Amino acid sequence: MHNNQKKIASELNPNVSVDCVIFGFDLEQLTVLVIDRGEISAANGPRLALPGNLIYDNENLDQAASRVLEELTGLSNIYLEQVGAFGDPFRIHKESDREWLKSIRAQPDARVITVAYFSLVKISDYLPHASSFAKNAGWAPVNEISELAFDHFEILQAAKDKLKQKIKIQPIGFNLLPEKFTLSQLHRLYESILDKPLDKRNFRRKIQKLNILSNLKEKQRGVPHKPSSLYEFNEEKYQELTQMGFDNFGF
Amino acid sequence: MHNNQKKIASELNPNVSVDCVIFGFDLEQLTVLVIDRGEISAANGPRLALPGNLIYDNENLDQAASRVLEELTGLSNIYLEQVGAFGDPFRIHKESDREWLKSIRAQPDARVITVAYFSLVKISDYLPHASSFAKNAGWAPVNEISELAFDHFEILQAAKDKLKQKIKIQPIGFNLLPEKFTLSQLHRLYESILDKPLDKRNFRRKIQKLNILSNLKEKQRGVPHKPSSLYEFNEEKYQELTQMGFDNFGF
DNA sequence: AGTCTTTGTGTCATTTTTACACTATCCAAA
DNA sequence: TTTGGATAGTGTAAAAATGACACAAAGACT
Repeated sequence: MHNNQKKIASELNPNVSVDCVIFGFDLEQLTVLVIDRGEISAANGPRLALPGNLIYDNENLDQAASRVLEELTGLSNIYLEQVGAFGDPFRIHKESDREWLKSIRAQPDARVITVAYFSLVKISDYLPHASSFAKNAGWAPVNEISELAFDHFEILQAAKDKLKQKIKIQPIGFNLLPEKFTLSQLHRLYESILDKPLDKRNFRRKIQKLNILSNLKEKQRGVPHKPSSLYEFNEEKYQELTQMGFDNFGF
Repeated sequence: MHNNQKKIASELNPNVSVDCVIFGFDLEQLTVLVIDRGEISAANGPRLALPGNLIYDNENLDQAASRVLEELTGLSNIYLEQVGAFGDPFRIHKESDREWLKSIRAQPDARVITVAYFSLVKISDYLPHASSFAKNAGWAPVNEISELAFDHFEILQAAKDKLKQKIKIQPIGFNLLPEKFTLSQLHRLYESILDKPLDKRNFRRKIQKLNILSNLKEKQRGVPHKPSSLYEFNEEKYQELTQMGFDNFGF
């Protein structure tokens, strides 16, 4: 082993941050967790931003993203994937953003490169509540967001694209659904991620063929229409599949 | 417009670097441009590394990658794509790497996050020559590389994966070939990127169906076998295709 | 003239994809 | 209790894509 791993002080690195695009699904549409910075001095600009923060010098990037996610939502062990690095020198150019940084950063004018992550959470696991840091955080439908602080809108776009691409290749969508879900819910999820309609019967056929769903002998209750049967995701089958070199859903 | 874009001094940012995985294709196999650091003091470790350097504070990440690429090869206007950010706090832990950094960096112990890019170069455009910085740079077959400085081997792996994935979706492989090429060369290129054999006839059928090749009325000369006809990549057709929402080669 | 090497080509069986419409089941309201 | 409203659930046929497979043609060299 190497014996030269110096203890590195746990200080914030003023030049590198992580930002998290935390996706949820409210069974209708894809949502994203944004924080509301409130009114920012005189300058007017977007109030909403993605959660993010500077990294510590003793944590790696994945850890930093997990930490930010957990600080905001209390959730750990969440699906996380890197989207990429964003480092335009002028990504912090809006007056409102600069004002805000002055109030939260020791070196508000430092050049910061940010590494974006996206994560998938079951929306029921995190219902933003009025206490804590999360008092000004909430789920917003992805499609209704038109501007965000800094370059966060661009980051959101990149995260959506990455998710769209990734879901064609791996069944990560299950991270967004409750343990028990219906095929219609899954269907709507895929439609909202891929942003296009998918034929119901063809979708069901394709999903079923993957053999990663268990049909629970249980039905929805209390819905004002024919109740749907509930399914759960079968992780075992999924592991089998991935190990055999599976890589295409082909939606 | 915003008038608050302060002039930022053109200084090296001690915390962020870019590393480039520059792919080439020698008509036999996929290669990558590596630099040879020579013998490094007493410590023994990998001599080879990917080209890379700290970024300047007035350039964005893409620009930094282009600059590094151009400084090494003299080439500009090259296909470049971000692979991702690598930021393990201990990515600089090998003794040999630390020694080397002492000789080239003002702050050799700084924690550095690196952003990796991959680029595709026509190998004939850059024949490493004995002069300049490139005197210790050269093309190495990707499959023969087993270790590299820092976390560069991991970066190379990630770049290969990204290329593999990307080439299934867009015909970027043409960036690696000469202007005029044969279908067999293209075939070998795909096989070496995807790292598996592809049936000759099926490959040709699939490529032809894309309609992005122009069959030049010209044949190979001087080869000791039946000469192949030469093709060129038809950018116009390709643009048409991408705009119509094309996204799957499906190899 | 013969040998070596690589090019270039077609078909058939199987699988995958696409497009498409009606009945079943539950709740709620009349 | 009947009816209307809403969503669940299901099959088929045509078209397209895939995968497997073998041999003649063209040139260089001896």
